[in-house]
Parts: sequence; structure tokens; C-alpha cells
Amino acid sequence: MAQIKDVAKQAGVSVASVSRVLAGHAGVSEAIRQRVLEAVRTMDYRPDLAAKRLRSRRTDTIGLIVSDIRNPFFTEVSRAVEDMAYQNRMRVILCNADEDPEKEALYLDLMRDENVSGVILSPSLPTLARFRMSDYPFPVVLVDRCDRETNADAVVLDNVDSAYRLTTHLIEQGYQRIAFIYGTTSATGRQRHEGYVTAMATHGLETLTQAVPATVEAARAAAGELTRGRPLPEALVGSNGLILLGLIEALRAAQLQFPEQIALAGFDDLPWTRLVGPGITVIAQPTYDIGQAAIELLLQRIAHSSQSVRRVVLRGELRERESSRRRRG
Amino acid sequence: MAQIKDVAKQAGVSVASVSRVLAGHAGVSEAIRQRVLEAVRTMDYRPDLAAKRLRSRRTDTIGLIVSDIRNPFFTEVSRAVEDMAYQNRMRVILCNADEDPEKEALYLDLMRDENVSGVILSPSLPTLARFRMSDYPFPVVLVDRCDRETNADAVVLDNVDSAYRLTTHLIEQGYQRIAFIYGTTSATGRQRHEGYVTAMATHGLETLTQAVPATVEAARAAAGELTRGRPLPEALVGSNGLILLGLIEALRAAQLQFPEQIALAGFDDLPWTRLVGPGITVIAQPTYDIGQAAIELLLQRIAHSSQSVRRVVLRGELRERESSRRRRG
DNA sequence: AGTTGATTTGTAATCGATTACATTTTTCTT
DNA sequence: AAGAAAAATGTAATCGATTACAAATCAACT
Repeated sequence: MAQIKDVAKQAGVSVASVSRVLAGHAGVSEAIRQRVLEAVRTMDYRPDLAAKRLRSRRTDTIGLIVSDIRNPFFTEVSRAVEDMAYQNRMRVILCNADEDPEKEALYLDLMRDENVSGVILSPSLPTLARFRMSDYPFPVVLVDRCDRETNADAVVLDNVDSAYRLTTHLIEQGYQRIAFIYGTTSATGRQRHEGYVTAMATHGLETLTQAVPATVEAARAAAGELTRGRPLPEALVGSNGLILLGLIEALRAAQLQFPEQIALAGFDDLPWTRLVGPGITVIAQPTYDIGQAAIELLLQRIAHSSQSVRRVVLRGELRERESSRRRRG
Repeated sequence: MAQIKDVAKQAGVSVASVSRVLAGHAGVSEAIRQRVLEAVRTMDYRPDLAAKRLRSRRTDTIGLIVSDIRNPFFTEVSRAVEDMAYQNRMRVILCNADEDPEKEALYLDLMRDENVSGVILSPSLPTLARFRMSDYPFPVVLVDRCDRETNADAVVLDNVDSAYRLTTHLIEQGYQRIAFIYGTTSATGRQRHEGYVTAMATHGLETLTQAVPATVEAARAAAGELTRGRPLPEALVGSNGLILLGLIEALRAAQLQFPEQIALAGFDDLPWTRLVGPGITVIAQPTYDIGQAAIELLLQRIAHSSQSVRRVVLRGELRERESSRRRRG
């Protein structure tokens, strides 16, 4: 394997010149530039990244810590982050923390060991509550989850407002007994719950909620309970894609048709939401944009560590489908 | 930041001893071991990974190159790989090559630069055809795609057989004009096509196939064409999850009910396959197991570079649902 | 031509670990 | 108790780049 000194010898220059040419630094004559480039080409020289990283103290690597890559929301975010990262000659280290604060801490520690340039994190509730930018030797951008109080760069959906609009849509369609099933492990669920509550209150309606761990199974169980209660809710709303899936499974099990017997709506426009039943009304998140915005924010922060804290709030889009069709009678 | 020499000073030993203790090497007295460990603890010493990697020439990193992480099959495989990797104190670098041989080559080059311990790759057809283990300075395990001729460690589904069983199932249910829509960008689609053809031939039936790029859009278009033809096919089979999705969209657009007007079956048991319509018959792949097997194979190969080439073939499971219900008449 | 200042190039220190080899200490043998 | 063999420990070289600093070259202006 050729090293920088071999290239230097071949080109008849010093290693410093080779390094300068390759780093694109100014102050090197065109003649030397050409000779170095030629030598690099003929020898197929590849700088050793380990050496480079040791000496330069930069890794050009970013960490992405999500709860579970299998959640389609994070799949899409991760794809966006990876695309942008490679475009900027950076690497991505991906971790699944499973909403577990201990794993999150573990992986954040690992990021420190890796000396990453920055981290994109979707924190669980406990981690978010404790979060201080200054606790980490690298920039952190929060994604998907963020509190009003949190002082950190972040990219989130307008959760409260989206939930408000979704709930209001159902109310306008003539539904009143609207049940909201939401995940308790993340700030997202809480905020969407808040929007739901506000919308219901605005219209003088009573709320009906179930807080569950954000899993298909938990949502299915909760919805099962709700559908066994009397009077039956007129509509069910799930606070994210996994929960929505659980609701559908419960309706299947209870042999309830939607929207005829019970209306349905939720968050996350997944490939199947318009194919299940007559199509499901959802708030679509601009997932790819969220990922893109997150890494852009991170790259800016890496470049200018002292710039002011920014929060990017993206708007969810209401996609009306048959599952929330106007209530007859 | 504490370095190894600080720890050595604090513990009153040499840097070599510290290194030996931390590496878990034998031949160091219990007394020193304890003193070093104590010093490491009190100083919260973290070895610098860049330095470690430079000197030891090992990165404990593996590369995972898939076509697109948004394909649920690869999402699940990737999760398995990450889980196992972190359990073995290894990092994962994930790349999306979009079925593009050039991008695959690019990322494989990047893996060389990163000096990874090994790579898990799901190659496009051209890359697979050209694949030689000896072209790479690191072990490579193929996943999902592999030819009979390919001489490389690999983990794949029993594609031919699975497709044969799925097709035979439809035939046994009374279907004869069965159309097979398959992806041409990967070996997987071809092999499943082969199983379909064999099953049809065995029963003396004529084949009806459409080869498409493995995307939802292409599959939708192809299915649209098929459903406009007369006589209408009696059943549609998609060679993977994305294609299946495209087929369903096409049936929706053409307002064809399944299985009443046309039966449906495919590959990949995704969260929604039993929720769309009356449930869709599929071959379920043991995706997590596939990922797990791949990294196990890779770790073994890293440990024993000269062991004989292994191929792990996992069996797909036929999940019969209503979309392939027995044909009336 | 000589001096000054700017620009280009080269030499050698440095990043922070691992590890080959040398040295010291311990254990065992006779 | 002396000497040999084995085990433990330490010293210093090494991995392969970047970069601070020194040296050399070049240009411009008296």
C-alpha cells in the first residue's frame, strides 16, 4: 500500500506538499500540484483514514441515534441523513436505542469515543428532560422530539397544530365521541395529545384518551378495550404509524368496519394507508425533509459552533381519505 | 482529556502495562491489573480510537451496502446486523447503493479506505456477475442475492423453491392464468421467476410474465397493462414487497376486487399484508434471521479467513390468506 | 545589485495508542 | 545458594498522516 512519502518521492516533492495538494490548501504552485496529482493517480494512493483522523483530530463522522430504524418514520429520516452525509463526504454511524434512556446514554458515550463531528438524536422522554447541550463535546441536533423548554437545535413537526387540525377535521365530519390513543414514550405523543385536547375543548366535547407504550401490541390492546366499551367511540385516532396499525388490527379483530361503524385517523402516511380499507385519513409528515433539515442544521452548527440555537418546525399535511367520511345522521 | 500515559503515571506503571490490562492480554499481575483499572476508573480514561486504529491496523467496523434502507426487507436486515455488531463491539457503516453498480463500486472503495473488517453486500445483477472475493482486501458476505456460480459466503432465501410453492398453492386453489411480475435488477427476482416457471410447467400451464424495474411505479404500470388485457389474468403474483404494493395500487385503480375478480399473492410479509383487503397470501422471509446469519458468517470469516466458503439458505414460509382463496367454479 | 516582504517548499514534531524487544523480577532446579 | 528458565514489566519504535516552523525562492522597489 502506497503511503504519502512514496507519493512524495515519486513526485519529487516533500510530504508536506502532497498533503497540501490533497487537502486543497492554497499556496502551492501549479507545477507541483500537477506532479502530485499525477503521482497520486499512477500509484492509486489512498490516504490512511486512521492516521488522518489521529493527527487532524477530526473524523468527519456523524452519529444518528433513533429509537428503531424499523419505524418507517426513522427509516426515511435515516435515508435522508445518509444521502446528505455522503454528499458532504461524511460517514454515518446508526444506533437503535429502543426508547431506552440507558441505551441512549450508552450510544452517546460511544459517540464521544468515536470523536464524531456531531450527533442527530431522537431522545426518549427522560433523556429529553435531562438534555443539556453542554453535556456533550459535540453538537447535537434533536429530531422528531423537542420540548418548549429544551435549549437545542431541533427539527420537529408542528405536532400540536397537526393534531388540532386532524381532530377538528373529524369534528367537522360530524364525529363527537373521538378517542385518542397516543404513545407515552416520546414528547411527540404528548404534544399531539395536547392538540387533540385543545380541539375537543374548543368544540365543547369531552375527551377520551388512552396512553400506551408506542407499540402495535399496546395500541391493539387499548383499542380492544375501547371497542368493548359502550357507548362505542365514534372515531379512533392514533398518534403515530405503529399505533395506527394496532388500531386497525383491533378493529379487524372486533369485526368493526370503518368508517361505517367507527371512523379512523392517525399520523404518518405510510405506503399502505390508502390501501387499507377505503383508505385512511392521516397527517403526512415530510419525513425526508425532516432528516434533511436535521443534517443541514448539524453541518451548520459544526461549521459555526457559536451560532444561535435554531428550531425548524415543519408543517404536517392533512390527507383526507374515506376512513373519516362524513358521519351519516 | 486523559491519555494512556496519564493513567500509567497515576497507577505508577508503564504505558505498556496499561495497554495490556485494557486489551485483556495475559501475563500481567493481579496487583497491577487492579491499580490500572482503578486509575482508569477514577480518571474516566477512554482510549483514543483513532490512535488505536492507526497502530493496531484494525477498525472493528463493518460495512453494510444495501440497495435502499427504505425497502422493509433491508430495514429489518439492517436492524439485525446492527444489533449483532454492537453486541460484538463493532460499528456499522450503512450505505444505500440504489441498485446502481457504480455506486456499489464507489461504496466498496470507501470501505477499503475505511479499512473495514468486513462487508455485507446485497449486489445488483451486474456487480454479482463480476463478483470475485479476491478483488477485495476484506471479507464480503452476500445477502439476499447470490448466483449458483458465485463463489462467496452468502445468506439467501430458497427463492426458486419458495416461488414454486407459492405458485403451486395458487394452482391448487384452482387458478390457471397466473401472471408473474418480477424485478429484473436483482438475482432474487430471476430466481423467483424460475420457480414460478417450473411450477407452471409442471402443471402444463402457460406462463405470463412481466419483467420490471423493482419499483412500485413500474409494477403498477405493468399490472395496469395486464389488467387491461383480455382475457384477464386469474391471479397476479409479485416477486417482492415493493412490486406487490404496485400491484395492489393497480388493482385499486382498475377497481378490481381480490380475490373475487383476481387473486393476488407475493413475497414479503409486511405489517400491512394481512390488513389490505381480506389479507394477502405471501411468502414470509425470515428477515431478521437473514441479517443475523449474515453477520455471523462475516464474523466467522473475519476470525478464520481461510475457512471454506459457506452458503446459508433459509426457507420462506407460505402464509395463506384470503387473497388466494379457492376459485369458485 | 541589495534589501525587504511575500510566497512557496521542506524538515521534523506531533497526534495517542500498540507492541517488539530489552530488562528486571520471580520461580524452579539441582 | 547459584544458575537457568519463565514471567512480568518497562523502554522506545512504530503506525501514516497533518502541520508548525524553518528555509528557500521569488518579486518588487530603491
